[in-house]
Amino acid sequence: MLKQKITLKHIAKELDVSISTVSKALKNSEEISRDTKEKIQAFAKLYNYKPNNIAISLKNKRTKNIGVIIPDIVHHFFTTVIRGIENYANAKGYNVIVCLSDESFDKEVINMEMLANGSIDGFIMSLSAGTEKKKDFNHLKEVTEQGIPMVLFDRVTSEINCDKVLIDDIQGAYVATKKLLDEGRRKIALLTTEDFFSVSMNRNKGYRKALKDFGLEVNPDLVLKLPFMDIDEAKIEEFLNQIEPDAILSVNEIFGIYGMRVVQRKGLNVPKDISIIGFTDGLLAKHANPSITSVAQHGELMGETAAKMLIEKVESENEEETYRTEILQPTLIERESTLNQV
Amino acid sequence: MLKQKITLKHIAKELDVSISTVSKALKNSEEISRDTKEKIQAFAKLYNYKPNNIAISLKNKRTKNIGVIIPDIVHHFFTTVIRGIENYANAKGYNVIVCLSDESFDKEVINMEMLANGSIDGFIMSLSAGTEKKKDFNHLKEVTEQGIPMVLFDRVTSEINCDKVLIDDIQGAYVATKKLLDEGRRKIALLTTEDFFSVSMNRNKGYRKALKDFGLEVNPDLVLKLPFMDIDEAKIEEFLNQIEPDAILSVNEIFGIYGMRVVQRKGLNVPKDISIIGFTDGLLAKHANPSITSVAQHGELMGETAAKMLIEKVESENEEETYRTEILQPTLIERESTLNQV
DNA sequence: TATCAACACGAAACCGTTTTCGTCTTTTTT
DNA sequence: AAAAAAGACGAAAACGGTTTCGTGTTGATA
Repeated sequence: MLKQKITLKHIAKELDVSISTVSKALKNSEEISRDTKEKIQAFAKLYNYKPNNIAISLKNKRTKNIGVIIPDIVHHFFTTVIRGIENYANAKGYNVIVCLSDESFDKEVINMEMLANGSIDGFIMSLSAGTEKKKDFNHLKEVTEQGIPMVLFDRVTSEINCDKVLIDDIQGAYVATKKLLDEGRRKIALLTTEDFFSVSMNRNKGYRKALKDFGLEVNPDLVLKLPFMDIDEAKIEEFLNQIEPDAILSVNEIFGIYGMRVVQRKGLNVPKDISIIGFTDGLLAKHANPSITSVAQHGELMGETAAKMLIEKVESENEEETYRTEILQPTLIERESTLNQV
Repeated sequence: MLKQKITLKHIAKELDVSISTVSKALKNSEEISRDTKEKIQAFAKLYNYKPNNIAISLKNKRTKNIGVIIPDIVHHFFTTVIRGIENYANAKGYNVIVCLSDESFDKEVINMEMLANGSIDGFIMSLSAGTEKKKDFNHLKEVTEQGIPMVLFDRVTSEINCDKVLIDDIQGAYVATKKLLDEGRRKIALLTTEDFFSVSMNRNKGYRKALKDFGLEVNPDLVLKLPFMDIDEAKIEEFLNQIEPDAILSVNEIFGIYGMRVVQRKGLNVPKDISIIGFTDGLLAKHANPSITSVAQHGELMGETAAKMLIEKVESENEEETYRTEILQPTLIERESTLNQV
């Protein structure tokens, strides 16, 4: 019953030729006579011969695998990035090995070490919260020093020299804030995470820049910094009750959802009484009621871009150390949670 | 700059011993003298030696990789399953290679063939829509006949002999329908997919069974079959306008969301005028307004269970062909879209 | 007919490990 | 002191391929 995988050796023995002849015949080498080639190819086809990937990897020192390490997979954004990576990588004949760091520094290190010992040709990753907090990038440094190509996306660090893909978070927040200001909103609350996230910092910058450009003071009381896990709805409610904003900008999708729920419970109408804009154009924003205007991060494009950059590096012979940083432009998707200006 | 990965050969040459000695010393073999072992181990540590996974895989015919093929990754359910698989697999020292079939038969076949040639020790998968529609399972058959362990989850087929994990879909739909009946609802619409999904069929069965047990006729006009992609909201609206149900049961999350939006637009109050229950307890159901009562499928547990079954098979020496089917019990998560009976 | 390509194929090294089976020393036993 | 038994290490095969470099046959050339 158990049809064992067939190898070159089996074919060679069966047809009474050498292993090298079989190998060459299957690659249609000119060295081998027409007759022999046909015989071998027919036999191989009959028994559905497929070369063993592992053996080829060992020989070529190329695995055709790319390692992806992300903080979490239940976030819609990361999920779309993976899809983009998969798209591009599969088309180029690569497999994608996904590992989750669970936002933990330790898991990130363990996973990297696991993959770095020959399992993959290169990394695509986004830093875990733990890593961003600890600011320890030695595991990344080691890997890049070994000559393993790496592309960082979204949550990146300037301490590592490698290719990067990010969206222009400052610009995204700027455009979103400007949209709210243009609507006539003046008291714009910002729901953000703790400071160590590079991404949140930039969105905060964009928010402040827009206010300044508009000639408004930046009021720190309008900014609420929340831990990124275990969201405390009561805290949001207290904050919003106290400052009574006429608009909310959230640095992610979920804070925006919570914010909307709170103000709706207070009897406010979105967007008549208060406008809401979130980051990350995910399913929640799209299907909320009202649907939430969002800054789209184009995760799929990000994934494709990252995969493209990585595979180019992997397949390029030259060892020149030039690194690119690709900055994607975010898009404001206008929905029902903001006033329509048309 | 480029610190080349160090191998046994390097160590052997540097310390003027044989490769075998180095290998044994690093495994703390009794064969090697204390002095030599210490010297070698110190050297290996200093240069951060890590054995090459590929070489070990080739030697052992074990990759410590498990291949996961799922139809889509942006579905929250699959995402939670992956998380469960990752959890368990990583703890056991396995990597997870994720491939997406994109609901396509062809991509499923290609991905399986790619992985089946030595890259992985076993498969965990859920059938693509294309495969369920086509009812062609030869690629699965080939893989299992080669002795590669496989676990099917959620979207399974009885045509393949292997381990399976699923939830009791009949029971899930039964409980949900019963809940609606107990509320006094009598005109329960069912939003479902086309027939070829094993999962939807079972949910349909549970729905009918509950009605019958309650002494009600099953009215086929109350059932709307929708294509699973490119949801046509107008069709849902027309359907609901026509039959004017007092409850909606949806076989997934998204149809429920659309259903709710349609009835809310008509001015109906959920749950006062109409109750809604969906399948798959995802973020959309949780954060909808009102939040939607759902049949939880426990994706993470499903993933863990599948990984556990697979790894047990992979690591068991005996070749006995006994296959288990693990049936998980769904849970009804009551939320705001149904009447509270307390 | 001796020489030389061209042809068709095989031997062997190699990728980085693991592991079995020698083999050479040294120590213990009788 | 000779024989046996440890002790410590190396050679080599194996995993499944690829590839370089022979080498033995042909057939053509001089």
